[in-house]
Amino acid sequence: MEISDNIIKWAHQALKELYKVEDTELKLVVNETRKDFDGDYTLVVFPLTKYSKSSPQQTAEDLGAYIVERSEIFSAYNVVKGFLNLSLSDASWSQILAHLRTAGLEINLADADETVMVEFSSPNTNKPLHLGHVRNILLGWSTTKIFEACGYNVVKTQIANDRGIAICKSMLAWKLFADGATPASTGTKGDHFVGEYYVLFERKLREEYTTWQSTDAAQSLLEQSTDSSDPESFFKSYKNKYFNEYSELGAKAKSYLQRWEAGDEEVVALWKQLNSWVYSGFDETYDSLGVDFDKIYYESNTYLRGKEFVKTGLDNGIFYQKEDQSVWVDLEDAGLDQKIVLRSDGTSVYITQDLGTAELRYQDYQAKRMIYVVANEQDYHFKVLFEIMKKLGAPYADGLYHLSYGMVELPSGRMKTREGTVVDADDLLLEMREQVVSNAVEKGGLEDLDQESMDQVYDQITLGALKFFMLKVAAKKNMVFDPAESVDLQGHTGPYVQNASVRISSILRKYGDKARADWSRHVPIDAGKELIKLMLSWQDVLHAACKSYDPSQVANFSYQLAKSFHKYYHDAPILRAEPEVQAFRLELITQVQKYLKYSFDLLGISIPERM
RNA sequence: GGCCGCGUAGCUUAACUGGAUAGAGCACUUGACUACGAAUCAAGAGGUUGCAGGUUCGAAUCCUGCCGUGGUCACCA
Repeated sequence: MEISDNIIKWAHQALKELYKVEDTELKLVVNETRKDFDGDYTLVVFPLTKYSKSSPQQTAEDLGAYIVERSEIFSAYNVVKGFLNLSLSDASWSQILAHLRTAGLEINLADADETVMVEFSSPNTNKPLHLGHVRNILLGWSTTKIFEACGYNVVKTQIANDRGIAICKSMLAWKLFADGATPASTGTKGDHFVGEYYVLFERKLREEYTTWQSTDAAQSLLEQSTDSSDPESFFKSYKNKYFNEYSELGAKAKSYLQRWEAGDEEVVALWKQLNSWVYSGFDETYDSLGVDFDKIYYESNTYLRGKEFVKTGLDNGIFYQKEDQSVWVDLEDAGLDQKIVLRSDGTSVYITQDLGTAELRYQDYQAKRMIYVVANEQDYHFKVLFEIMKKLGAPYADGLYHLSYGMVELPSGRMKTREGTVVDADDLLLEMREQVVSNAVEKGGLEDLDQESMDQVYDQITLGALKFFMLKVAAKKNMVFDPAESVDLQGHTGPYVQNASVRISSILRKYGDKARADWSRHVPIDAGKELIKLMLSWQDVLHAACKSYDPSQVANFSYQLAKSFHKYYHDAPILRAEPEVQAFRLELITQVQKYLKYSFDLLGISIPERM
């Protein structure tokens, strides 16, 4: 029972009878009526005047009279300019409520047995997860829930970037300076432990570099440089080259990388040791965020893949080889550049690996759709990747989607490792939880719960606050994360929505199992009508969220519903109402809670019974 | 500099993808708790939707050009 579809159907019928319009494809727009006008739903008639050959007002009058006379659910209409406002009849409200009791929360947008793969998180294994990862993880998780709700089989995956120079830096620093320390011996979470050695490496390297800058060799390089007279900026831009050509630490780290690629036993064992520490740390963080994965791919297993792709691409003439043996693809006809896909020494580059991984995943799951949740700094990379896939004719090429999201910035600007402004995921959760506990203690009311139940409620509120804060903003926008504001539990927040449900639980608990009167003839107050209309729009919201890969639409829905409920709660006494009224209201808030819980579940947020 | 995003109240943001007088939250001012739970509600103030053109019945939304801002332009990942 979709009201807007219903209106469109009537409008088409009216157009046919009144104006002999046969075009059933004609696109009509129906909105919910704005609050300042009478009515529940509004049909925009401006585009129809070319058929009616009369003014917008007259056309709307004609359509309104036609529909109200014949339809049972609309009892009145009014016209403002070219807008036809239709009002639902008194009798239809309880019918719609009855309908909502059994209406499905899920929809089906998928082909039979259609699988979609969602990649998210995808961390480097040399340091802990931070705020940026949190946005990624929450977006990815909610996306999987939304696709499941739309009938897809979903495979949650990530690629662990577990090899490369970064982890080698941590390995080397640990080897040189740790003196055998472990996460267990120091009481440190594994990923933080390894991260500390990465930071230590960078610090030692900086010290080494500073010392080197005053050597004769460095000074003569500075004098020879033409593009920069200022020593500070010269050495800043020279750092990479220093690392690669002069640095002792750099040379050692690079030798680790080479030995790793050669399968050197000692280095591989060290690498495994550090990574295992990191994974156990990540697992804790994922666990406290309430997320998990079906399948993890490791870069160390896949980074050599993709070469067969390059070969077929060469055979098909899609790629070409330069004299130095490097392989390239020309994407200029698609508005992109020429891009290298294989180095002159025959080794893979980043994109080669992604080509191979996509193919591997397709072999594993036959998913014709793959969603990559990756920050927008890689927009260009994914354009190139998808374009290459198309050229290669991969059967899943059209189903590849980059769910690009904006950077998370702090009020002071972008997070910078150098300046120590990176917000650690675990620290953030702890701080927010402290705030939640202190608010709850001040507010009181949970004293009779045992410690375990109380802890669970605190966790639910903490995660509700964090997840809602991050998911309410449209993914592609950069967002400003204000730690102070994020722990605010009032206003446009997760706890505000949770509180609506908690209030409903409280009423239902107090009412108990007593029998309820017949409510089928009751007509709700305005705030109740608002709730019914909102719930009726749910399937459209879910549809749009899925089509646009956008959890923020679900977040906005739940907030709207909670806000309308809080008003209803204020306007409509329930336990003190007459039996018939009471029964209607109990049913209404039962349904509201169902929609609140379900929409929040799609955001990855659970709702407590008390808070 | 080329290419790709993004500019909405002091701050954080929404607007059903072209529809009515641009909605909310925070902060600010004011009112409502011997209560179905005040993590709430109600009211006030706050806007030339970066600027200038264009497209049409109608533009925050589409087009063009500026301005600001971020990202990206490696045989790094």
